[in-house]
Amino acid sequence: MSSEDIKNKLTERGLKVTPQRMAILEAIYNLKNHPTAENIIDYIKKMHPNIATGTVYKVLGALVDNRLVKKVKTENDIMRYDGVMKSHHHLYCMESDVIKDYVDEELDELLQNYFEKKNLPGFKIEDIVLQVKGTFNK
Amino acid sequence: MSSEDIKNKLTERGLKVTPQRMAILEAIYNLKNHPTAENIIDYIKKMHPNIATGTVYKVLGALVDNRLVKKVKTENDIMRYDGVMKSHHHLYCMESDVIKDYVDEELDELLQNYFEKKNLPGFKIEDIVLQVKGTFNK
DNA sequence: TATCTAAATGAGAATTATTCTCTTTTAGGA
DNA sequence: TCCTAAAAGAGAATAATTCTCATTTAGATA
Ligand SMILES: [Mn+2]
Ligand SMILES: [Mn+2]
Ligand SMILES: [Zn+2]
Ligand SMILES: [Zn+2]
Repeated sequence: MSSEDIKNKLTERGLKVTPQRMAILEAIYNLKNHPTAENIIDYIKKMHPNIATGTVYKVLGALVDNRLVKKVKTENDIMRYDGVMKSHHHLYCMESDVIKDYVDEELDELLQNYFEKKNLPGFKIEDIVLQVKGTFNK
Repeated sequence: MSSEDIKNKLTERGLKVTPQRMAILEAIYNLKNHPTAENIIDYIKKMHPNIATGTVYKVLGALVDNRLVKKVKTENDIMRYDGVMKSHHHLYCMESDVIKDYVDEELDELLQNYFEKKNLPGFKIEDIVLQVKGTFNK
């Protein structure tokens, strides 16, 4: 993803283009694997040593609100972020803190068909994310 | 679930039976809907006003370690707990903080069959939990 | 291009969920 | 009943995140 692409993403959503926002989006795309705010801050500080922690959190909030980034649910109180916006699933490693993306359109279709028939009374489904818990074999 | 049942659960896992542990497990079973530590503390304080916050967190940790309780993943940094130990799924309401259990053995079988054929190379699956995001219609 | 201003950032304090430390109490086996 | 390792209580400490407010800046406008 080029600088120009990142800039366009911000503009499309009506967000002002600032060096901080550019750097944070770029960090998320480059770091991959669902970085924490701290991961992002460490990464950015190399090129952009004066960024304020509060700014990173505020920008992350704005990016989430504007659907440029997603929060990833975890089992502790450290939030993680995801730059992959198309609906996809996650493999959670129980032995490390690795969360790997899992894209499977065949599965998505299977699930969609399943829930079209069996519609849950009283609940309107927007999105389904599988948390696949296990271990990566070494 | 009777007091005696709760006591037995603790004993089976080799945990000492204390009033605090009894109260915390009972709170989780009675509150349902995936309470936070704070929900549990508020509930317990009615009958047990002197319980220490740190004790509640320590007990919750022990219950999780001993598989009497599960953590529930959420999108913010407040942990929630689940007394339903059999594998099941969750409906996340996007408009409130309600997380409802979703039990569906037909679906579980479907998923199990699916992943028996398509085994993910390099990953050993232990458990699959669907996060179904949507809204409860009013 | 220069000006203007609402919005964004920086710095650091505040908040808050959770963990830690240390003393006292207690469950449960001997 | 005694004994002791484990658990609980009190409160301080930690750490992720949020807040406040002074300063800067993006980008619309003239
Ligand atoms: Mn927090
Ligand atoms: Mn925290
Ligand atoms: Zn992802
Ligand atoms: Zn549940």
